[in-house]
Amino acid sequence: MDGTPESARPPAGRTRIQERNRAAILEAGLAVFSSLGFSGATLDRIAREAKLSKPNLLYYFPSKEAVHLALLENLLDAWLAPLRALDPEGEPVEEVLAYVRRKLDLARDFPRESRLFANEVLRGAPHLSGVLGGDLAQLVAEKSALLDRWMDEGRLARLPSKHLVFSIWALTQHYADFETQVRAVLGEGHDPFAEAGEFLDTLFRRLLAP
Amino acid sequence: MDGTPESARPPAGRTRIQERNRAAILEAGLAVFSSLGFSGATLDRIAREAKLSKPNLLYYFPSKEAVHLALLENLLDAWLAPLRALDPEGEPVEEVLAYVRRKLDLARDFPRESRLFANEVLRGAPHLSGVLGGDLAQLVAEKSALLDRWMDEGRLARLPSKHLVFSIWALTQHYADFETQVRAVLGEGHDPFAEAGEFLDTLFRRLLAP
DNA sequence: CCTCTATTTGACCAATCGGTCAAAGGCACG
DNA sequence: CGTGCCTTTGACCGATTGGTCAAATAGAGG
Repeated sequence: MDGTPESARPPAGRTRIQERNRAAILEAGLAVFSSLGFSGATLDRIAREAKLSKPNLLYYFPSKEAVHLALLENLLDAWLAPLRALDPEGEPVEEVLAYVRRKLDLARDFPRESRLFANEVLRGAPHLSGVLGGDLAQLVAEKSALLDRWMDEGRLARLPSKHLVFSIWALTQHYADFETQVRAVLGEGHDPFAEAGEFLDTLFRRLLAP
Repeated sequence: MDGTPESARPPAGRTRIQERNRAAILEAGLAVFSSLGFSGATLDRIAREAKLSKPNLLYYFPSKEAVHLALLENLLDAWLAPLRALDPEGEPVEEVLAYVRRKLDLARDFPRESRLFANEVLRGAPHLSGVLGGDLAQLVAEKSALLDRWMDEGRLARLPSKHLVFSIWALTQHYADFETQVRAVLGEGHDPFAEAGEFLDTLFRRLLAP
């Protein structure tokens, strides 16, 4: 039935050494993929960063693509959590502002994840097309309906709700994905994310006030 | 004095055939680099797209990097033109809104250029570091000063002007760079750029009104 | 101690990469 | 028609790539 020889793949991820090595590979893969892109990254480089030999890395993951895929899957949950947390029972404007803040915190604390995602979408999301048109589209549709309801109730300014979501993504991720440019333009003596926090708070407060 | 043998490089770009082939290579390079990234792109692929043999391509450009560099240089002028056009004599709010519109038009009409640029900045802008910290930073500083002046005069809402510029870049380029995601979320029957035009007009009008 | 399985690795491979080179065509112009 | 330059190309090269494999090494359990 199953043609794959048992000896060719590691047993289910249980032992401590397996956990440690898989984690080291994912950490190294994140560092390398996010700074070189999928094609620019090499297995040798990832293995070296993880302090493993290349064949040893391939003992834990069957291919370069598998490492990349595992990273994207891990990423997505954390990435969408802030949007999921949008609470129908909360105060509309404050809910959206809290979402903006959470998303900006993600960009500040996990810029490599942000760049990994950006790289993938830029290439047309060959590893994500299913999720984008599936879970993601559904989640946004759901939350977009909530926003529409709030607008109907006059508790939020009337806006195309999906574009409102886009604007939150664009503005927060920009500070992670284009960090090089942001820092070059601002010059020294700036804390980009702190300033962005205040600015985005102002922006969305003005935009959303009914 | 000049160690480079004259026969090794094409004579100055004059003849019609030179012009045609250099243009074909740049067009092909733009298509390939913007969709595969620098490392993912191959000379064979670019040459095939340009309908040239690989050695023939290398007759016009000395290396893969040279093609990439030429593209980025061509790009920058067009990319910064809308910001340059911000007119100190104009009506502040309308000037900024016109800038937003021009930038969105660029994203709509030249999405490949936008993605090429995004790819480069994402990697830390190894081919652009000079420009980012030089011409770009200077241009933004200049226009940022103009925005500050308008704010001082009470003709524009008080905002951190450089972050205002970032927000314009982020919101317009998002529709080109993340087009895959935008289309997946919106579903069919939408014109992303047309909707974005209206939305961004509203957004910045509310944000900027004194 | 032995044995069985999990882990690690050096050596290796075919494919592809960016780039070179010498020679062959094409073309303008005297 | 012949000469000289511009253009094009097939063949080739060393380096690097993702990935394989058989054999060596650890470790756990008896």
